[in-house]
Amino acid sequence: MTQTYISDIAKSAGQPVTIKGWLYNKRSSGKLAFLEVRDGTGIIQAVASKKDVSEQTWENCEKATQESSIILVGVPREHPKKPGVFELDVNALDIVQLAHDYPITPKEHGVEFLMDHRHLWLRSKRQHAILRVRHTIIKAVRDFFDNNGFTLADTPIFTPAACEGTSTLFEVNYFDDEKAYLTQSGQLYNEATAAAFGKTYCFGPTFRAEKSKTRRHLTEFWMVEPEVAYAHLDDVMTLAENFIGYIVARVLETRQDELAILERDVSKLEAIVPPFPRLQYDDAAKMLQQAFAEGKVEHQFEYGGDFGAPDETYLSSQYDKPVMVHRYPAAVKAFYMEPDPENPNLALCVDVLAPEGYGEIIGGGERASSLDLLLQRIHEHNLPPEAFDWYLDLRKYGSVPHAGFGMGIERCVTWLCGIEHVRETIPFARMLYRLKP
RNA sequence: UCCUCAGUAGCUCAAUGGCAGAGCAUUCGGCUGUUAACCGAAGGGUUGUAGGUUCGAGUCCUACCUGAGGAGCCA
Repeated sequence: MTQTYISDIAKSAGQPVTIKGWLYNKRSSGKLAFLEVRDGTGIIQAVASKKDVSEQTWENCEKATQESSIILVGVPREHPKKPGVFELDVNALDIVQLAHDYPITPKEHGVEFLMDHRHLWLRSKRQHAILRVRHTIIKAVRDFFDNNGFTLADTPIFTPAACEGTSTLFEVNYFDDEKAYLTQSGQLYNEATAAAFGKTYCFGPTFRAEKSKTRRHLTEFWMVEPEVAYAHLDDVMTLAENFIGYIVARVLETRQDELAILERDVSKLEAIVPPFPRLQYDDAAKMLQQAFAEGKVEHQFEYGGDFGAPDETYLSSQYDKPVMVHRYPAAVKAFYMEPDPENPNLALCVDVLAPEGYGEIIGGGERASSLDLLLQRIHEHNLPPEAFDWYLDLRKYGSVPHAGFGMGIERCVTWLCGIEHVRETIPFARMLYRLKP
């Protein structure tokens, strides 16, 4: 008999089916066994009655342990007390492999233990819910750009030098005597593909070697970065709010069950509809200084600096939508930012801060299009000009205004799932002090 | 790198400086509608490591190791 998946079980009500999966949990009495079975698509409770099955099947029901792989034949039937919920009346149960001492029990566990057993933790309901939301977000990201005239042009993971000259990079040997670095952003390459295709995006793993130890940080994470030729800062802010609005709508549309498992307050997500508030850095700085004067925040913000995590938390707590903070002082941003024509000390950049204290999920802005300005900035930042010769070519051969941004997938998943830590939003997290499993 | 907290059974946690304990998991027995099932029994320990104080240290002190949270940095 062909395999039936638990997600499709309602279609087979009353007809015998074969379920191939694993034993999630078991409760039994002397003559009746309740087996929770999972197959990756869902969980169903199978009911075996000693008088209705063979001696062998009954023995298997008694013997099967948590996470043993099993194949059942049975008839789906609606739960006597729960309309719409299906159970499986067991006719036969075979054990494919008997699991011994499965480490993750139905009780509570600590973070270290669960992360050490991440390869098994992935089997649990909560992890399923989170990773399904991640899948939906990634699908929505690709659909959004694909449906809006963007061309996917992925950028290299091995790079010859620092993209921005700021972050700490992972260094690897690249054949004989050469060093390569794992990418921290596809940004500079995106500018080349945008000049070729007009609207492009890249989506892949990104690496940061900072010894950072917070709930928002991974050493390896996935980032999607669109780049648009002839776009200005306002265009890219509009793109960002439509992009986020699209992703949130898609998750609400298709992942209600998963959000319920995660006990997410869905009303908070239903509010995420464009347009989003736009806040100049100067006004944000005033808000922070006023909040300090009124005793609402402990830390005094000094004008001219970048926002710290507590600053971002306060700013985002003032809104029920993501807030787009723009025009930071050029001094605290990367060398390639276009200056504001109305005040050259400000950069035409934007950070999108997620609500509920989830922090920065998008960073981007308009790129400097003038060759002379870039040469000057590279000099000021003490970057090696020869590393940027190909990048500077983009300003020699048909330079145009252009803008883009990058969004960290895991931070977005963390926010939409309403969970505490990014480590659960990627199947196998890479963090400071964690390279295994 | 810095600050704070933690480390006791396979897991989650108790134990005033004075006998090393419980729940879950495992094994055995019981139970015909359970749902973190329940009831009874058994096995399971170099209290992170090294040193010190003390009649006596899981508990107090020092160093180190491991982890968590936060800062900085970032998406």
